[in-house]
Amino acid sequence: MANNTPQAVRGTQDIFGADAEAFAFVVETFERVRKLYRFRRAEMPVFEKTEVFSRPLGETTDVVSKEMYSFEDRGGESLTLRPEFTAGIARAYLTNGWQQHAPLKLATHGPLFRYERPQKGRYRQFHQINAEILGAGEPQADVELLAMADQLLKELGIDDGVTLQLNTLGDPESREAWRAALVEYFSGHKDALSEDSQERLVKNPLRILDSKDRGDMAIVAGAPAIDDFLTDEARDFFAAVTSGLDAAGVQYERNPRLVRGFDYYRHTAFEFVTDRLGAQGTVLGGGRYDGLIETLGGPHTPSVGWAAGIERLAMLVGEKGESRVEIAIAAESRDREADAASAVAMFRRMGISTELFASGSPRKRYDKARKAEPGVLVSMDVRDGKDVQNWLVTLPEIDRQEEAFQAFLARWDIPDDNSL
RNA sequence: GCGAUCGUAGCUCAGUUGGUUAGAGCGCCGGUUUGUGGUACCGGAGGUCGGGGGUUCAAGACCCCUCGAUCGCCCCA
Repeated sequence: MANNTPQAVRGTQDIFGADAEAFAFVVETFERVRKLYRFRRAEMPVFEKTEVFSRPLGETTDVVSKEMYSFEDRGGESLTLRPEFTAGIARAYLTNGWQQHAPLKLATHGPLFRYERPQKGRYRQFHQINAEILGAGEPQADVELLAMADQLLKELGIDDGVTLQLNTLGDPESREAWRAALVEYFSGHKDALSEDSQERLVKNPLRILDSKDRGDMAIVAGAPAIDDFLTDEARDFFAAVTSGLDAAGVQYERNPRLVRGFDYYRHTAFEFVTDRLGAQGTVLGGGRYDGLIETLGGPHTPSVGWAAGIERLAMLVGEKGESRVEIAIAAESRDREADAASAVAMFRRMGISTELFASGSPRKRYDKARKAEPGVLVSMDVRDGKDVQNWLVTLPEIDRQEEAFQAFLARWDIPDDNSL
């Protein structure tokens, strides 16, 4: 049957029914909250010149060479399907002169692409909601962004079991000093480290801190903490962020081992995590990326942002049923199909959601309509050569029930003993 | 890129230590009850058992390869 049908590409998904409703609920809630915080909408292209994404990443070979969906267009130019929002936003900020709007609060959402092996909560085409504040160097920006994320999760009803983990990576001096201390420390324990972490020691030493290897975790417990390497300025910045969160009533947990892999990150780093999503515990993550825009040839532009996977949020949101049909109309006789269609059109024009049941065996249409669990079930039939209709209200009653009933009565008779 | 588990009708699954024309429930389609009715009855469509090769008198069941799915590792912007 399906042996001649092309299959969907690995890691892509078709979302439908309850899952699609949960997905839409996440997006709608995000849109509402983003307006509350006065973030402006922006839409960026789904693909960019490859360097938009590769330049900020520097020489992180794995990510650039293995994780990006890159291809050449007909002109021989290397293009890449966006693996994240931030770089594209930064590019748009520069090429459109959005500096004039700084500090600029932007929100967007849509599909992203990463060439990964799919697993729970990870897809090759996935979707994120995203919020950024560009051109804002004050800790207050971090606080506002986090407060927004916090409120979003609450309004999604998933704050229970999700905790905000917060850390600072300091300014470049702090970060470099910490990094050097970590390399020294881990080098001293090199033989005890897992194979993976021995590689990380060379490629990305900070990442040893979130190793999943039990042996590594024991060593990590004794590793130097960032706090001992913060400059006064970096310490003050972080203190301003935490006191701002306290003032805003945002709960958080300090995680001194939370890190970011790329050099453009500065100061605040955060993740909202849960243990309910298998290996993918991060529900929403972000941080301050003061160094990013310079890598794209722009002026120093301190900025903060976060992103969250819509699929992951949707999994936590739980079942979201499709909305109830307000009116279902069953044409129980073929001779009443035109009437039923006309009634359906009338209700829909009134702004009432209506479904028509006029296909298949006429005898079974009533049962089908009944199974749709409508607020009002209208039957249209022919008995003893006469047109007959019935109006059945189920509980809870729909809004504007009486109005709909009167509109129907104006065109079709309903005997007293059959009405309501 | 690596590993584990899995792959039978649209969906959820059953198919004994390999043995004759591959099943059920739900759904779908048609019909019956001349019916105010969601739950009853009858019938029907739909599967080359993911694909290819092999072992065997015989394979949905065993072996190999391949494709796909799920979960995990690596990576995580």
